[in-house]
Amino acid sequence: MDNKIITIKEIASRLNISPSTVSRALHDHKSIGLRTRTNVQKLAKELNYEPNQTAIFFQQKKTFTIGVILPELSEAFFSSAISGIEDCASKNKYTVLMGQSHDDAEREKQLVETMKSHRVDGLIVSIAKNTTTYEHFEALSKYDIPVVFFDRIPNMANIHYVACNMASGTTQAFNFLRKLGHKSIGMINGPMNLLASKERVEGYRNALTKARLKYDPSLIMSCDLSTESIYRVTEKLLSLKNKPTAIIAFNDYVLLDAVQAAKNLKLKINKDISFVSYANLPISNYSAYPPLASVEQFSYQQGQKSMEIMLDLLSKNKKENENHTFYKIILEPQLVI
Amino acid sequence: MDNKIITIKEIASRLNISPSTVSRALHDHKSIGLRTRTNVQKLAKELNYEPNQTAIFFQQKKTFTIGVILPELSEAFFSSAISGIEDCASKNKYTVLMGQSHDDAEREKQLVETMKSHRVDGLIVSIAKNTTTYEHFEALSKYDIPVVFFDRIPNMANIHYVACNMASGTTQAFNFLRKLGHKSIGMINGPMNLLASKERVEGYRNALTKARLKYDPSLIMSCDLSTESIYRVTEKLLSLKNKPTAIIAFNDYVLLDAVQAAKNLKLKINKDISFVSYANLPISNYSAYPPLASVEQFSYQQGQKSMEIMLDLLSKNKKENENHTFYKIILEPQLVI
DNA sequence: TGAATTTACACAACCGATTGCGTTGCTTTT
DNA sequence: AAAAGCAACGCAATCGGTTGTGTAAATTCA
Repeated sequence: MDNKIITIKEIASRLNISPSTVSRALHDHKSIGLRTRTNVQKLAKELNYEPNQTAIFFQQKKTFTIGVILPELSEAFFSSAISGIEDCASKNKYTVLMGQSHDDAEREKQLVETMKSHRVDGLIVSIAKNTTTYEHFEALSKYDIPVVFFDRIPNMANIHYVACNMASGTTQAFNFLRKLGHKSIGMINGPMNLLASKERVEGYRNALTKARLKYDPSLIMSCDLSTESIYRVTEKLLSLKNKPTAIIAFNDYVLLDAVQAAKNLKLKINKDISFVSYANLPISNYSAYPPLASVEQFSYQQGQKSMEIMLDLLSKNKKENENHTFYKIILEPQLVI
Repeated sequence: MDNKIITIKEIASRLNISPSTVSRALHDHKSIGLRTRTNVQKLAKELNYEPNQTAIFFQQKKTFTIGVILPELSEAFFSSAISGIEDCASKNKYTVLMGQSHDDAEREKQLVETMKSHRVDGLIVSIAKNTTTYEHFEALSKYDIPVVFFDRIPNMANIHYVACNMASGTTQAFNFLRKLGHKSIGMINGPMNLLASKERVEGYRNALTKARLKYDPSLIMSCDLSTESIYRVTEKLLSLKNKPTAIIAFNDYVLLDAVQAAKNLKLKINKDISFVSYANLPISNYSAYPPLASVEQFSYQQGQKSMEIMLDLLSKNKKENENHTFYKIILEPQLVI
């Protein structure tokens, strides 16, 4: 058994030439004669030579590895996004090093450290719910590690990011419901410290303005995404004087609980009360009371796009990246009925 | 700005000592005097020194990276499993390099190559549906890269693996239905080239034997997991002479389609026909017609356990691993009602 | 006090590949 | 025929750490 791992030196000594010649021969360097070149390549195949990537990583200061940090892999949105990232990465000979923050800012910080010490070439991040300081990300620029954010965008200047235009998606949802004849439309929103929540309100109000309708603030209620909170908010909405006949739910998880809450109130779904949601779940079509329509957020594409931006950033040299142009990609969501 | 990256040499020259001393001082080596040791450590903190892991990886031939290859990240089962893997890995200072085979054997092979060239310390794999040759895995032993399989286990001797005992789970499901009074119990099984399908049949027959019942082969039907195929099989089952009053579905995805097919036949769910399934989806409880019971497969735990085995393998040296003892961990599934 | 031991550090090789530069020997030019 | 050019390859440094061995000074022992 040729159990020994084959190195360039081994090939060199077998052919009585120098390692540098072997290296160049394997790279088809022009300064190497055809004879020795083919000899080297032939022997390399025979011995099943594989370059030691760790040595190359070290020498070239490049690992062809992209770090990905996101809150929860088991959430469909994120697993789909990382799927897009990985597909795009592997097509370009990059690999993905991944970590979950579990929505914990401290853990996120640690992960950034780990990724940095692993010398990833770049980082793609969807930040934790409670991340409020961003030094750990800023520090990366010192190491020339580009960062691309997606979906969960921090409140920082001069960053690259990919996100979905929730305002526009909400406007679409609102108009859709209006066309169906709904006059009073409620919204179960998420925590207001999320950009996505703010955008939803913005889209809601934009739609109102365009339709020259008055804004009733009591129709928009925030929840913390917990089941109890969703129940409470739903019941509150459905006991308003200006009772909504349709509700826009923050996402599909929220939708499921809201529907349940409505059913508890003896309301008939899609008759007394209709729902529209944002597509986080691939299987919401299977559920008992699917939403009338769903705002598709294209998680896979968001991941893919983030990776494409990353590749572009990596293909440029330092100076080009320092001219302070930043990618801000806004995907247009689509209302799926 | 101290933009320069701090190396051991830098620290050494600033203190007028040799790099080796710095290295040892940072590692609290006893042969270094207390004075210089504290000096070094203090300066290292000040300069914010961080060891270059790629250099260390190279030198130590260890990367603290585990490769994970699985079919589809967006399938809940796998995203949950990798979540378990990652959590366990990060607790032990390992990172996860991941890739999806998309159920393509060729791609899986490539991924193994990539992982190998990245010099992962170990590999955790759930194989693609159509993987039939295993040379790419066998080749890894030459490089002393341990492999642990989970859920989708190849038909190889002498491997480490973690899986769920589907036979036992099926027996549990069967007995549960029998106790409810069901006499004729059908099963929508998966493709028979999967071990998991075979085990389900085994569990089904075991239950029959114990109950001293006769085996009616027409009650077990395989499908290829496509929607059409599921519809076809369901309709066939429900038009049998010995018509089942309960059906065990291969998994929750299959269940959803089977329920739909039954409804199309104007059957009342949970009255004319009942279902039991295997838990792949966290949200099946939300669906319109949840199964009466579900065989929980503990995907997260399977991932976690795989990683634990990996850690154990890595903690041993070569010779210890060569004594040909192999982990075969069978998790007992649990019927959740 | 001289010898033996210990302390505290420096030197240098090494991991495996890449690359600038130098060195042969041969061919071409004028 | 001497100068210049070029083809083909070797030397040695380098990336940033780690580690075996060597060695001076300080300490202990007899």
